[in-house]
Amino acid sequence: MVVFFALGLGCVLMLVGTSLDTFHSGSEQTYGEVNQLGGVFVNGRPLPNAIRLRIVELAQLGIRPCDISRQLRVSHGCVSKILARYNETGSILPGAIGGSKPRVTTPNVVKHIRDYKQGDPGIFAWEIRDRLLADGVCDKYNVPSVSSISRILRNKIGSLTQPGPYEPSKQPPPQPALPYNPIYQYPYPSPVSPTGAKMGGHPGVPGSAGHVSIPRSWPSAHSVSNILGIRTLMEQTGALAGSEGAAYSPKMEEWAGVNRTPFPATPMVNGLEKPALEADIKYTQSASGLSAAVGGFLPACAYPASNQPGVYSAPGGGYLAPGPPWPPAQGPPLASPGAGVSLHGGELGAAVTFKHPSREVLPGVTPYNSSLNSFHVPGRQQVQRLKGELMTLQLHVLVASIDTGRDSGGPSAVSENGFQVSERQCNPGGLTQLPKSRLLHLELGKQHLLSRKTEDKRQACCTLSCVDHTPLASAAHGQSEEGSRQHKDPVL
DNA sequence: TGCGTCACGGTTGAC
DNA sequence: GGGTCAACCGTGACG
Repeated sequence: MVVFFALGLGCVLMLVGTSLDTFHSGSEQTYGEVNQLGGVFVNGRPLPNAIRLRIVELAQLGIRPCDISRQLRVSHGCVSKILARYNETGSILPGAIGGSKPRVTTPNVVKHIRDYKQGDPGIFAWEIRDRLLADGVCDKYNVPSVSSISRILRNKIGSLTQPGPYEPSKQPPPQPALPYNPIYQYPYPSPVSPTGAKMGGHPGVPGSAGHVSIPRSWPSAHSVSNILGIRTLMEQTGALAGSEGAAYSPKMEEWAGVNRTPFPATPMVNGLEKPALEADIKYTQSASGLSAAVGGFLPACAYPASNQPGVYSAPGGGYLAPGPPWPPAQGPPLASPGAGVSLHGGELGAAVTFKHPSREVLPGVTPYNSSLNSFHVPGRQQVQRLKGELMTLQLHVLVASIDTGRDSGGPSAVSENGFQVSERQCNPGGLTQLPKSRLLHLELGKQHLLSRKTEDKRQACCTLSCVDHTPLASAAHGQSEEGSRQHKDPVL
């Protein structure tokens, strides 16, 4: 047992080292900057999810952070940070970058301030602040500062005789308790925000213990999985890995700019030149040359190579290493048996099947225009359609999950939210019919669709075009009709 | 030697 | 469209 574990660790380190050698070798080294350990990074940009996941996986295997740092050539500070974040939030994903804090001076708050001022013209700003807290209009996280209140009094309520923009008759609907879908809430296990004071309540949302939402009102990458309701499954299958396409999708074009050296014209796939594989438009990597465990590290395949993020745009092989599969001795949450290890050869082939985006797309997805090297940005109707497709596909996952759960002992495989699946469904003979790449693409596509950015919508076209309906539909009983109907949907 | 912390320079996205 | 601001990032140095 100990020997096996040691061998496993050795394989892991060898595998990681080999893959990282590949990652850091060749023209890839010209991208970004090189740290003291020889690792390549892009200043200001998060590490690719594959590396982040690898860090967590290695840590869970008992490898010391310092060794992880050396192996992955990532600074130990970064390793420490990622592990700390993972331990605290359970997420390997980076935080939301950019943006502004939510406004605390919501119309509702301004209305109350005006009411206070009208009721007592001599009231001080700090008194207003206290009353906002006392009346439950705000909590300690989103109460405006005294200076903000003063500014409101000066600018917006300076002339109480004049109907202001927040006239009650014109008062917009009160701020809902959750102005966004509550499923966007951060999946923090405790009411204490991981960022401490930085985490504020949402404007207009009275604080409540045990329920701290991300202060930003846009979907977070951390929480999108919860939107899907298959976060557990995604994590179990390691589907979050290899989601660089999602993590960096918003600015793929800019990454392409960073990518001084575009994708090799003839990328090597397991030592074989790619053209031979591309001849069939879609190519499948053989299980023999891939570590099944890292199958999920493959990038969102359908994205044009020219748009792959620069330094992290190494072909799938960049994260892959030849040799035996990487079977963790025990299945940690992120390296559960479903994390690719259980994939059989054929399934792995399905899991890493790349499809030419212009040939196979979801209904409603405008194919990638290779000649223009661009996607048509979907309109609103297309986006809605895509969302519908996702829900259908998600249902397929659920049905298959329930079915597998019965086979393996009962419907308890489905958690209380009705979507999460238990670990056993990722075991061999369980949900292996559902290639994790498909789950990954569902996840990524969902993330893109939920994004407010047009570029992400476009990325959704790319990502979803990787999803192959038929095997998924056939994996779930009684889904053939739905699946066939989807196939009949005309491409817009 | 290992690890937590923090300043730094950089990127990002809402306003 | 560009500037500002505040979030984030990973690195590297320090203790």
